[in-house]
Amino acid sequence: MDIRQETPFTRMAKNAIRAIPRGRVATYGQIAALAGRERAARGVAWVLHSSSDAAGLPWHRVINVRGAISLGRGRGFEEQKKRLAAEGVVVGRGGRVDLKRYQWEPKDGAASSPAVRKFLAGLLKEK
DNA sequence: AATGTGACGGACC
DNA sequence: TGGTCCGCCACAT
Repeated sequence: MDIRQETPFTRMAKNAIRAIPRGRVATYGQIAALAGRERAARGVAWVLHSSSDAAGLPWHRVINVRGAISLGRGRGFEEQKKRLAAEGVVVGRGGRVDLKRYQWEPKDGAASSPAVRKFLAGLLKEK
């Protein structure tokens, strides 16, 4: 299935995903924030599962805020785990990843808007 | 036009 | 710790 319309949100979301460095991960909410819609995590999930060109994105670097792989077993879970492991990301039982250790923290211009910094600061607190 | 559906997230019991 | 509810986005019915 393809995204019919390339809206600013879907475009920015994809750009944000492409910006995630190897060996690091980002959460759906984080990508949403980078795309200008802090609370549109669902929209990000939608962008991924409905894009045929997701194959051209480092989609495996996107996980949920609990640090876990959201895909179910037999529905991509194994593939995502494999891809992350191949980049050196330790994925434990249940597809758990240590966000403290692997979460991407953009420090450059575009990604450092006040809203984004605030969002990331909140994530660093605990969990 | 209205409702339903996700690879979500956070607030509130 | 764990459910439920609701907002978010774009698309499907």
